[in-house]
Amino acid sequence: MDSTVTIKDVAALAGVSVGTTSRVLSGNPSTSPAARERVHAAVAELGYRPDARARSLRSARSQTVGLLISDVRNPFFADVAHGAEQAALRSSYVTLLANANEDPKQQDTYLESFLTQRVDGIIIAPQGEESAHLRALATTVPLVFVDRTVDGFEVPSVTSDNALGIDQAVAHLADRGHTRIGYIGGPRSISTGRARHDAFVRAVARHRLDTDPGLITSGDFRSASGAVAAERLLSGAQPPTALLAADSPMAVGALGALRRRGLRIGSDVDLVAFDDIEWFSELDPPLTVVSHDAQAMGSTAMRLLLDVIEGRTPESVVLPTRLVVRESSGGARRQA
Amino acid sequence: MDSTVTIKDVAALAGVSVGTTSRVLSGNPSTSPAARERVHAAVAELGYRPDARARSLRSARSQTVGLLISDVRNPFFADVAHGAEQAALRSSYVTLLANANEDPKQQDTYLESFLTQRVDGIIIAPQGEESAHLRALATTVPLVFVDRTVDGFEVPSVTSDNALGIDQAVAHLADRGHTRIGYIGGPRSISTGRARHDAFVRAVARHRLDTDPGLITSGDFRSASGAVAAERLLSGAQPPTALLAADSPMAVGALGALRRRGLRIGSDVDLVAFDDIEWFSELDPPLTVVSHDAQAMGSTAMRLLLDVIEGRTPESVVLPTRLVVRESSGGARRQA
DNA sequence: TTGTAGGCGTTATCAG
DNA sequence: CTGATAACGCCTACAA
Repeated sequence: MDSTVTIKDVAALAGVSVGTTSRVLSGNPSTSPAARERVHAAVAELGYRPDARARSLRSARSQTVGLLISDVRNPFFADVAHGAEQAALRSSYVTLLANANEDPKQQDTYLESFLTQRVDGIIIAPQGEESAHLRALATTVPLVFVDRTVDGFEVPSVTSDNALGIDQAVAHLADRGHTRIGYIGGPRSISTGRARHDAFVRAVARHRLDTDPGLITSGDFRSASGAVAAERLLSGAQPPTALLAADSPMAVGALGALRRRGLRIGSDVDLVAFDDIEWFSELDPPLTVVSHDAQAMGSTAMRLLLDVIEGRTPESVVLPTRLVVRESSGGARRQA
Repeated sequence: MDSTVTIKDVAALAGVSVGTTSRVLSGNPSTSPAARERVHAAVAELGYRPDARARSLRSARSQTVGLLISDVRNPFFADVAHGAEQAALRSSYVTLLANANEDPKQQDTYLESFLTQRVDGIIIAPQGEESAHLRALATTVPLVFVDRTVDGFEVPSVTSDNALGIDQAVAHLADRGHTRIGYIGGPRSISTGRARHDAFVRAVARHRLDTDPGLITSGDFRSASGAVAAERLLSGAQPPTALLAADSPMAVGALGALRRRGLRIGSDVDLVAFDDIEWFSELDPPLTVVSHDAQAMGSTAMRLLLDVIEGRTPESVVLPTRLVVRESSGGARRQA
């Protein structure tokens, strides 16, 4: 039940010194073909696996990066994680994926753990505002923000063009003749929550739509809160004719609320979601979305992080969004 | 940009030896209150964080477990991961989450990496059949299977009662008067694929339903394959009146195929999915599912793994399934 | 090209 | 209760 075959065993079996063995294994050119062959044979025979801990202890590089996302169960972040992980793998880094679960305390727990594991760098979709913890982190280890940012941090980030996305959605709904759009936003403590909210307010004004503050609600980026918010919007005296949800889980919640009220999506009420999720196109009706490429976001973040780790100072990246019109806001509207 | 404050610095500042410092830090009772206080003060002042690598190198325990799931983007596995992770945290273990992406090669890459990181144990939802790699693994490090198993391995596992679940679904559909049920199964190379398939065949026979082999298709547990399979089933000469999908992504694929054919779910064709996903109840119509508790599966697997790590020999666990009837198979059926 | 030896940060042993 | 000191497994000068 234990392997404990060390480099010494390999050296002994190969009949060379540990130094030579180490050199062969790390691809040091100063090795004879004969030595290489014998070492590799010994490695294979013993099933030797170098100890990453010892190696990184000695060489001060762990070839490990931490990825802290806010909610694994949100498909958007699952895609981000997937993209980041694949990119890391290509550069032979191992990704430690941790799930903050939209909880600042768990976020801190895992950051602590990353530090303790001496990861070479961290990608994080930060939870809250300015935290002393995060502040300290930024000066300790290479750091990159993904999807979200925190004000006042000089940290490279990969984000979506939130303003553009919201704009595309509002313009589209305005085109369809809506004047009362209900907005289901995220928390103001999260940068994407703020950016999307502010963009919505501006877009509504620009398109001269109804600025009734009762049309603006907010949730916590999770599905239950989307249902609650939609319910609130729809139960008003003068309900909106279209709903815009600031992320996909809340859109799903809204979906349920609409169905429970017997409202037909795409005719009674239009629905648009920020975030595209694979199965949104399989729904009935398929959902109109502001799409951004989650996997690209993840892989880009990883690229930036590796840049930082290697001493470069990469620029932040803002990824474009794209409006994908589907039937949830594409069919014939029913008369009010 | 580097912390590099070691236990020596702490010891120096506290005015005690590293030995004492180490004892204080690891909660060894043989320490004086005075020493404890000074050490803790020094730790706080220096912002010292023990080096997990060095610690585990010396103590032969990394307090780290590897969790290898087959597809992060499948919400079922995201839930499993979440459950496992939370359980680990409670026992102060760190979880390395890796994503095999339904690809045996990536599975091996990550297993290799786990071994190299000297994790204390591994939870895996295995991909393929008997692999030499896995075989070697089982004798090297504590191992637990989750969701899936591999034949011929004496490894504790946590699985669902697949036969029960399929039975519940088929019985329900038979009750509703269906005689031709189309089955969208998973690959035979995966244990759940086999178990659910075999259970389906048995259940169909037991309920004296149509055993037409053309009613049985299979995909790869991902959504695109579900759409293809549904399409094939529905385009036959005598299409089924109900569809049973062996996992949720494939059910989503089937959903899209049905919509594209203009078939109404729950009246034209009934649809039942194995796996419950939070938002399945928000769909229109809400989906009937064979539900099993993914989070419980994850946390149970972690419990078993920690048992193995601590030298116990836990029994495998089979979790029950539960049929949740919703409108996708709960409304009035349309006459054929 | 190869071997030897010191040290990365910790914990464990063994005297005091 | 505390302080030295020897490992843990590996890499990397330095010498040969």
